[in-house]
Amino acid sequence: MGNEHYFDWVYAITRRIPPGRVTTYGAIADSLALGSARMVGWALNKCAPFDDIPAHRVINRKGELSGRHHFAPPTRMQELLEQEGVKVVDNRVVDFDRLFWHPAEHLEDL
DNA sequence: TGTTTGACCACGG
DNA sequence: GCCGTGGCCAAAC
Repeated sequence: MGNEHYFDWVYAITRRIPPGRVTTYGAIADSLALGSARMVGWALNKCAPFDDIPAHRVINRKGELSGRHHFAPPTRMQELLEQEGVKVVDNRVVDFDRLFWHPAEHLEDL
């Protein structure tokens, strides 16, 4: 994968998130030590058409599914997570702290 | 070319 | 613990 685009790094990390785990926009931005959380969200928005990127595993720091409106239908994000065993109540991931996946610890795998 | 706007976050009051 | 604010940087207009 060409590293010309910042987006590619975001996609690469996002694809590494194991099923049943979640991470945040800010964590990805920090692990890349480049760009910002806003850009990560924006990059994922651009990747929406590519279904090989598990964007539903990326949520905001409060554990909320802030990006659900960019899925079709908006309930799709929650459905995908629950399919993987992640409980979602009121648009928020249950046990978010426990399910949190640290991108920085897996950068070497890229 | 300047302004506004994001699937955000840390910080200060 | 809830606001406002500033920073981040690329796109759209």
